[in-house]
Amino acid sequence: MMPVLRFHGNGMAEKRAKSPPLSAAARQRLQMADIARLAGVSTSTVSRALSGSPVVNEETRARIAELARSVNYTINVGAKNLRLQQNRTVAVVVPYEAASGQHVSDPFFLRMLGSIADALTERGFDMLLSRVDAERLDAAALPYDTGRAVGVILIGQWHHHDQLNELAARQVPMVVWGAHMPQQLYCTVGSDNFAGGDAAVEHLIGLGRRRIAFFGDIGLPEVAQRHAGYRQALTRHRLAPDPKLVVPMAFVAARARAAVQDLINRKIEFDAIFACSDVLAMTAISTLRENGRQVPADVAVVGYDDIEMAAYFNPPLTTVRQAIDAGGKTLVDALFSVLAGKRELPQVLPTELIIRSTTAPPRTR
Amino acid sequence: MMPVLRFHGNGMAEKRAKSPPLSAAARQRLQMADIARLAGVSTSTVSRALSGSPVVNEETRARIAELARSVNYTINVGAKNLRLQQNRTVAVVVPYEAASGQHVSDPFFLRMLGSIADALTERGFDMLLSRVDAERLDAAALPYDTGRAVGVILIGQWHHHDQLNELAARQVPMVVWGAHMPQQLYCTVGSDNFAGGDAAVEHLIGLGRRRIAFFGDIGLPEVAQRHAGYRQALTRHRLAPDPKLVVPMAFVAARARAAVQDLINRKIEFDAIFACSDVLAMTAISTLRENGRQVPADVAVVGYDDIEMAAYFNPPLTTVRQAIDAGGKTLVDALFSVLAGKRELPQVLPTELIIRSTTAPPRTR
DNA sequence: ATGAAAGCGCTAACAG
DNA sequence: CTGTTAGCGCTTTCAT
Repeated sequence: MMPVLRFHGNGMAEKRAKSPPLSAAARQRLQMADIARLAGVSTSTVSRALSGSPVVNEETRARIAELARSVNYTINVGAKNLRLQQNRTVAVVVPYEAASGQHVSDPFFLRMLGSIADALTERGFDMLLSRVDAERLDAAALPYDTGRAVGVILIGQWHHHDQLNELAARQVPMVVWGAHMPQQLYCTVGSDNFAGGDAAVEHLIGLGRRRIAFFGDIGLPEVAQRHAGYRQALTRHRLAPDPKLVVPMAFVAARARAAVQDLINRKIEFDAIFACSDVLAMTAISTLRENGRQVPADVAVVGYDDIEMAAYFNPPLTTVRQAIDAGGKTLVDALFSVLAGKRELPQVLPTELIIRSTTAPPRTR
Repeated sequence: MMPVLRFHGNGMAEKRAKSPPLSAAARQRLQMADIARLAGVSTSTVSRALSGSPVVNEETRARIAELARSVNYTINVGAKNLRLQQNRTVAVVVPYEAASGQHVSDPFFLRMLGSIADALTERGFDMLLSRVDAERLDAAALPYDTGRAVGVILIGQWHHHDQLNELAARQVPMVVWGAHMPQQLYCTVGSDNFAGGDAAVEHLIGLGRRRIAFFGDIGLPEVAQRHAGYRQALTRHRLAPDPKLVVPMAFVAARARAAVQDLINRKIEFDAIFACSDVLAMTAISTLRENGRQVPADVAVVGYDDIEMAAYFNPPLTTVRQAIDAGGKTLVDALFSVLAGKRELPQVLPTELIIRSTTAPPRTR
């Protein structure tokens, strides 16, 4: 393949040879002019041939295509984008909570990422992945501001609804996975958290549970809505919510463990837990068991997300399933809608209570 | 912000107004010429000011910087890259097994992704994430071939060591997370799978276990090495490996469940399981329990990865910890080394057996 | 059917 | 210290 470089006329070879920074390798990549020279045509023809223009001779088109393939030449997307003033990249931004220390590794995120990646691929778009400090969500606009991406998909509102509104006011094309908030300027796609929380707790109450703990960070809009659902279900059954049973916590397993321990140590009675993620739920169950409490006999547990493990856990976990796959697709559709200039409305995806064994029929003491 | 557009001279405004495709919004993004006009200087000065060139007047520099900030102007990275012939993007490619249907959602991948993202961010590089069919790993080179990325980090060799060698022969700057294979032309970074498998099984044997099942897809180089470690430990203790105890399976929870059921149904005796991922191990434990088998009393279990849940599972899971965080950083370091033209050697990261409760002291029947 | 030339947004000589 | 100019790799009029 090296000999190819010898074909360069007008000093191109030398030009390439000189620049040292970072990549002797990167410099060697061949470009359209090389293909043109090898094929004995102009770059215009190569360009047309490679883009399948009907105007070029079929025979030359085939010859050029074959040549390009044989040397693994592919059009430089950056240059093409610049010339065409287009861009086929979407930024997906995953916030991380620097404070809670832990890096997200909840399976939920990966599934969401995968689902977005698929939807983007289907449309021929690339995905630029970045992480931002959950306290500085405004940084999510950077890939857009720098022209790296045509728009942004942000996974979660976290604690900064306000910052997101600012971005929207700035007209950053953006769609956010999360909860629909009043007076929100940006487009959200999310599950029906309120219904999810309500259904979970309704189910627990139906089982005869009365002291239902809530595990989750109420500062997050999504969790707040699940909590609202929790309260509504309690109220509907004339059960007084007990603040001691509402335990704020990030999506970190260690917190669920600590919470269960704490509840038990403080001798706060509870006969059920509604946890805002399956990882929290599973951790809670393990901790209960260590403390000699049976699930579901002593404590019934409902999780959230329906991750892969949920069905295979012992006992199989009752949980609120989020339509993650639909979520990714919906997020992407919504972003393109926004890009097309439409005023996209927030979308709420249905949520489904998957009843398995951690919530069993009424106890028969 | 609209008035800004009125400043455009020589027909720029019209030019922008015309192009309809995809993004009326995208077209509006302002550029260096706009800033120059607003500041009453040339684009060169803006360019210099924004890149912090010491040659420009401090007062103008500050003024321009402030102006740019106030209108959220950021240099167009695409154009900059083209001009500079540089590129600050690395492609991270995650293969998916179209055959086994399931999309990866193993927490392991997300942690690895996060760790790579951090290492890349630290170096000021962006991350382009893509998925490829695990049967067509050669497609992983696309982001490089199209000039989108300077290099590629591939997560896993899967079944196509050969395709990767081809890419390496083509000089695609690439680093692969996986096992070091004989005659490998590309650089790998991976855990010491052999030692990991050996340690896990040595531990089980030390506990008095003799019939140790192996759960994992031996077709994958990494798993094959863990299996080799498994065999070595058995051999060292003069235990004959029983092929019936080696159960091939993808990293999918359902498979672990089926395997345990099958072993029990076929009345194949076993007193331990070494599973190639924590998700498989946890699923196996849950299934054992459903079948009335105690862990670790009847069956001891060792997992792999040490994901977050492992410590919080009940019983807490004994597992082989992979240095995932170090892994991401090492992958990135290795890629830059390759980009710098060095012949980077494969790196093997240490592995650590984390003993928890699923492997308890010898049974006292 | 093909080529020459201009220009996408930016930076870096080179002048002044 | 600042502006003018050329050109990164590509596409697309406009000629031929």
